Amino acid sequence: MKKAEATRLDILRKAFELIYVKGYQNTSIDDILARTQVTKGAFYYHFKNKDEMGIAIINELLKPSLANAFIEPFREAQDPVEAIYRMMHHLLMENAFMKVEHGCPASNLTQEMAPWHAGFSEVLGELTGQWEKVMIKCIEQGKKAGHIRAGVNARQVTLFVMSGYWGIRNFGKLENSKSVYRTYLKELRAYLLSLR
Amino acid sequence: MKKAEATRLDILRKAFELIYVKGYQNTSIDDILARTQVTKGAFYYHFKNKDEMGIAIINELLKPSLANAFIEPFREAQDPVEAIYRMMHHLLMENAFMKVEHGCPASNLTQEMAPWHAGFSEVLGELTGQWEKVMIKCIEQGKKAGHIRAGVNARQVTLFVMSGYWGIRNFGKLENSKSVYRTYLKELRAYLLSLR
DNA sequence: GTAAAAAAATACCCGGTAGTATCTTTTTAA
DNA sequence: TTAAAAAGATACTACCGGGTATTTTTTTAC
Repeated sequence: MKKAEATRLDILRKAFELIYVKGYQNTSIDDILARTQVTKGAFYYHFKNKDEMGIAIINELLKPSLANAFIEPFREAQDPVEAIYRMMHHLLMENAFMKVEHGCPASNLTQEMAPWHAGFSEVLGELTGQWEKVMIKCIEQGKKAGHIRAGVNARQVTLFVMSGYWGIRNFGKLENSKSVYRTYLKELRAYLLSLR
Repeated sequence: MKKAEATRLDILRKAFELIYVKGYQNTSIDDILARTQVTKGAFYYHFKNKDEMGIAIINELLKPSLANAFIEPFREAQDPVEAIYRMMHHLLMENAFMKVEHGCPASNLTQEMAPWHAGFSEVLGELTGQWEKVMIKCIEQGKKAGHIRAGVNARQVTLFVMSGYWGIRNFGKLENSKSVYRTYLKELRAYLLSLR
């Protein structure tokens, strides 16, 4: 039971790449088969149907690798201003996983699937939920440590920052250039400093 | 040449409603025919194909009505802080045109079409372009009038605000509740005041 | 080494969807 | 009033996409 696991993973990975670029609905099973050199029989041996594969991609690929990018930066962070800025900078400018022209895979999927597939929304909601939680915690600690004003509302700030991220990803896609990211980051910095 | 115009408009309007709720790709021509009580012959008399209809919807329905919501608030506005906040409040809380659970039609379409249809991106880009322009202008005037600090960068602020809007629309869809809008608006207010 | 189970290959089906071809009705302009 | 053009109706086609049924090959356990 080793080769089987390998092909399964291969399907997930290559399917993810296609979906990231073309969108979920616009990626056909046949596309995936062509890309993976796997036959239909093999595909349906590993997955009950397309949606099951989609959920597997989120759970087994997206969650782990994004959890790393979204959540890790807050481990042992002291100053929320720095932590949030660094995380965002990393997400937008350094993360090799995501390309400007294709946006953020989590955001893409949420947007695409939310209206008509509860299962997807649920798993994706967990992802943003985690992100929100760890960021709020960081801000609260920052308040206690005096890095930012006591009057700051952690949940509000978190939602505000998260919204900005999703939005700027959209602009990146539209303009297909990182220059909007740079502009955004400058103002994010100014905003975060206003929390001091 | 009167009735014809009416059916054309009827198709555009009803198709828009369907697309707003179900997404573009997930709305079939047959869906539109069922809804409008128009036959295929009539449909293809008015539109060369589905995409041409899509573009027409953006140009003839979306642009005018959104231009109104996005741009009108800035006419004869003095204080950018108030103008931006009011516009956002109106967009999120009062605008009857848009429903929380379905997000912002312009944002939805951009997200859905950007990866694979340049034509759509282009027209949608014009919309955001207009928005950006008028908002920048308002901020610049506000700086001169002393409503906000001279050090504020108008383009940065505009992009920051626009991103927030697109992002919070996404959250609204996910949570299907206006409460996130309220939270967002509170922090937006705080942010805008920091520009003074 | 062999039988049983796992993994993969092949061929097919069925429903949905965009688009066409052709015919019929309705408007319009003279 | 009537001929021509506009608008609309009907019946198809061709294709694509997800999914199934069945057979063949490969692994695994004994």
